[in-house]
Amino acid sequence: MPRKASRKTPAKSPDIRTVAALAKVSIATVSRTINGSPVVSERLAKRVWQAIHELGYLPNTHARTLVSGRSRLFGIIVENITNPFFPELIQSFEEVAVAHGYEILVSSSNSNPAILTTCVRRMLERKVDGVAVMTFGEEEPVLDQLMHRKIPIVLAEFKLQDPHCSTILLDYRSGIHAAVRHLAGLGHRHIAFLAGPHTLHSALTRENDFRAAMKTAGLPIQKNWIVECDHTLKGGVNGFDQLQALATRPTAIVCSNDMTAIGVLRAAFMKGLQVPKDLSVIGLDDIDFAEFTLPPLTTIRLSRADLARAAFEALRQQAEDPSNPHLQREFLVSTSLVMRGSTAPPVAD
Amino acid sequence: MPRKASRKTPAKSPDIRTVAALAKVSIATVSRTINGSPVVSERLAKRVWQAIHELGYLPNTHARTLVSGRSRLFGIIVENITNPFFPELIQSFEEVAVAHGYEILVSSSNSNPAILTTCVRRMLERKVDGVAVMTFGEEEPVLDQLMHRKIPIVLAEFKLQDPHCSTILLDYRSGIHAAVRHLAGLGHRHIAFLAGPHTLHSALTRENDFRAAMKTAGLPIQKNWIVECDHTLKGGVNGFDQLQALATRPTAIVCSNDMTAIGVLRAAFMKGLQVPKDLSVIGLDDIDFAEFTLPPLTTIRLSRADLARAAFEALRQQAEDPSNPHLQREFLVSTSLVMRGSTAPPVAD
DNA sequence: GATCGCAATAACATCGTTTTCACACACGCA
DNA sequence: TGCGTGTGTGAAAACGATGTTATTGCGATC
Repeated sequence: MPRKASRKTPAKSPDIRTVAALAKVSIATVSRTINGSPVVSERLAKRVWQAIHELGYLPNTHARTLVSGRSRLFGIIVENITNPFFPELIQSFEEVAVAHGYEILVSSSNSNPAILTTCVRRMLERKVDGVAVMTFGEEEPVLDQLMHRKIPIVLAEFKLQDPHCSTILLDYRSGIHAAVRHLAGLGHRHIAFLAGPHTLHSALTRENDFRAAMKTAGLPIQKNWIVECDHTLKGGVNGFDQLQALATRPTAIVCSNDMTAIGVLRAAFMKGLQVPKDLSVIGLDDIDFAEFTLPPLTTIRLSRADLARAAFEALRQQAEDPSNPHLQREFLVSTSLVMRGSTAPPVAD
Repeated sequence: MPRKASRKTPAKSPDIRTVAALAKVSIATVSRTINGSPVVSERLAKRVWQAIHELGYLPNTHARTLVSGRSRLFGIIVENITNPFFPELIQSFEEVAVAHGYEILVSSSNSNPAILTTCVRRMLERKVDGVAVMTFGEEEPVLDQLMHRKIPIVLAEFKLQDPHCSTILLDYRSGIHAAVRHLAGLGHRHIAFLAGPHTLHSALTRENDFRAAMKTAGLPIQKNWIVECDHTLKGGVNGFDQLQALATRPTAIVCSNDMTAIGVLRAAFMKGLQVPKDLSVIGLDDIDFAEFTLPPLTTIRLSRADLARAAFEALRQQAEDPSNPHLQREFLVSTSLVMRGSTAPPVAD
């Protein structure tokens, strides 16, 4: 029975010394017990744990970090936290990180290099053990800061020749090819692509994969049917408007991400077009919202959980076992088409 | 091996000693310079800053925290990071925090007390200077942990009798009254309310304000037109379905948040109902998506930026100036109706 | 010209851990 | 009995900053 020592306000939270005193051992033994060192005898370990619980003792991570040199903190920088893809990614990343005893530091760069720079700086100050850079953009100059200090990095889609940098390759091919095949099967020949900003690696890759898929399907690519727009709701609206202004219009639009696709849905509605009767739309990401648009969005699924797991694993390996010769430097996450209600055969001309 | 030829230095990042040596001053002077102490002569300060830049020195926050007792870290716990309201809130909170030299630790409790407990524990370990608990729920038992350790807390909507706890009152009245008035003006008499889960303070407050508004407008409240559902897309679908199962149906639905409203939009569409012709819908929050639903959602705006600023300010005051006698313990954030396309006069009976 | 006062700087203890190293002790073996 | 040989523990030195206290330099005072 834990006897409650009725002390007056202890004012300070208990530290390792308090625990040691209560358990009648040295602080070294307490430390070893907490960290699961095998050399502590069971008899003492039991006493120590009891004291820890009795006091509600929590180790001070700052002191710990200071001496061990490891913070058990991973940074994650996302492109834009306002795009639901990223909160979902963060959530998964946090889950797996916490399960392994890590904490995460989240920052959103808003595709702004200046902000990205301050994010990196702050993470450096907090001595993160690694950073997941999920911005999909041209961040090399900033990354130098990290590489120079030999902080493990994991990037998406972009390989960096650095011993502390891993990459997660996103295989859009499967998903995008399936999407184009699906549209072609429905009878579409006039397919447009709403590309993301060319400053993003992901946008470029997606666009290239779209071109390849069209070629494979034997479909012509019309130059001004590939339009560049922001990966946002508004971007989708603008992209759609550009397409509508054309003399000949596509019967289907594949979008570089779900946000633009939802923007297209909205813009088409405003123009009196009915999706999918008058226009087929396909997104990419499969954010939670995609299932709830009007009509439900057919989209190419990119698993946040898979991406998050890969990113964490890449960081963990580098942080905990940097000298391992067969450390995995490349990870692969694939995509697939999920069919909902935003695609249908084109209206007969 | 691309290792740089720096065998002499063990590749350690520069510390305060390095700076002191380069600037030929004591480490105390470096520390004072960094912290803007006025007692350092300009001559030395200049030398110190130059050395700092030359070395790319960044102070170690852990060492700093250890001795100063302040981490300059604020925790923010949100109900559900998957609801776009919260990322937007986090973004604003991060902005203002960073501007004041604070870092933030984000966690999502997913309305799960067990998860909330571990969030709090992790924040305690990281020695946060304060926690913004934006879960709107029944978290008192968990909060005890924080109060007991005298960590500043800021809550939304719920007052706690504790010297280290501030509250942000959300004034839904103005917005909800405007919404009901708006519907009444359109001719609606049969108005339903999709309430959030009764475990959330916010849901309760919103529901009560709705009842009051209906009374003020002289409209009857029918008991089974107030239905409780999750604050999620799916929750909205379920809520709508329940309402549809009723013998007499409302002509308008006010929702406890935008996610449920968007769910209603989706469910109505699936049932062949046209919004706003057949049914008017009003949401609450005004998340970015609300402008892009079909039709665009009329909703009650609750400013994330205002809420974030208030939360930060509450925490900052308590953390930096706890003995100030006129420390502000209560903050107010108001709401307002923003009209879009999801409301219209009811069809004539 | 020695003493005082004050400003600027340095020395040093401190924060709460981990980790290294030394020691005490029991054990088997010559 | 004396001597390694492991075990399990504890004492003490880091870790990198911040205060607090001591020291220095220097002009003003009597």
